[in-house]
Amino acid sequence: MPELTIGRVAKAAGVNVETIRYYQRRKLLAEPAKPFGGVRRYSDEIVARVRFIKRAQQLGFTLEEVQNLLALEDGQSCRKTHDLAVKKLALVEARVADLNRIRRMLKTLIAECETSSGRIACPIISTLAARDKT
Amino acid sequence: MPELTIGRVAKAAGVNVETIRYYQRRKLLAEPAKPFGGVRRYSDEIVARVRFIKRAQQLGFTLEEVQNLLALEDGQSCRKTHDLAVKKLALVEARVADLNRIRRMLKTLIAECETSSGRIACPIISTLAARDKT
DNA sequence: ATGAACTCTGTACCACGGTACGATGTCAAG
DNA sequence: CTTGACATCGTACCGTGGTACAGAGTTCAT
Repeated sequence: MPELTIGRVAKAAGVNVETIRYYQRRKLLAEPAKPFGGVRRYSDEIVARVRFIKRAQQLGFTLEEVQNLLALEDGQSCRKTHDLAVKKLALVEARVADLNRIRRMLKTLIAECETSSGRIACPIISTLAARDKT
Repeated sequence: MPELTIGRVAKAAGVNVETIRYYQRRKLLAEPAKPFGGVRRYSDEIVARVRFIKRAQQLGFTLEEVQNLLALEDGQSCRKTHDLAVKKLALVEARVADLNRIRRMLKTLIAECETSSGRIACPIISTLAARDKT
């Protein structure tokens, strides 16, 4: 049971010390009791927990959602976890659809810009200045 | 030349009064001179300008980028406008790729969750707890 | 036993795009 | 000429996920 300091935990998990402390404030991590006039020591389980948080974030979960996931970490509530994942998937798909709409729009504008060689005012600007379409 | 108050400008453009004032602070909109001890009056060009800003934001431009676009509004610098749009398109496409990776990951986890009926610990949780893959 | 490196605690600050609010002034309709 | 709605100005605050820093204490290696 290697008793780590906060700095070693941070290094092992690949995050900043301040991030650990931030997670403690957010109640994502417990803060070990402080020995009278000493420094707190951490077990290496906390490192795994920080990595868990980071992986969940990469999947698009907010810290608040990660907090919910962590509350389910016993694995007993597979159903709830599943439902959270399904909700998150829907949000991700909506965002992708949004971005694809933006993407098509930008492509159209860029193409217009490239075909209308210098004859008229910039098509991108005039579109932004007057468009009613989507 | 209808001389509008800030409230009417905001209503016409579909934004909050505070938003107009915020744009003024950000130098996206000019602040008309204030008559000695009176209220400022706005021409309806400012309404079009606010709408321009909102449309550009919908295309994913930040306010700082919109500021650049507005500086090119004469249409003379079509080339620069075009280049901004191309850069933004690249960012949008990168973000779409990211989200699609996240999307596939979530779908996989959800599918695993649905096939492994109750035999073991929740696959989503255990994946988050131990995964090394992407 | 001393000095560097680390920890603790609280607080302030960053981007981003606004929103909220209080005190005071002005305007327009009745 | 009063009343109520709106304008002005300055400043503070929101969420999100942290980072930065000061001043004090502690720990470890030499």
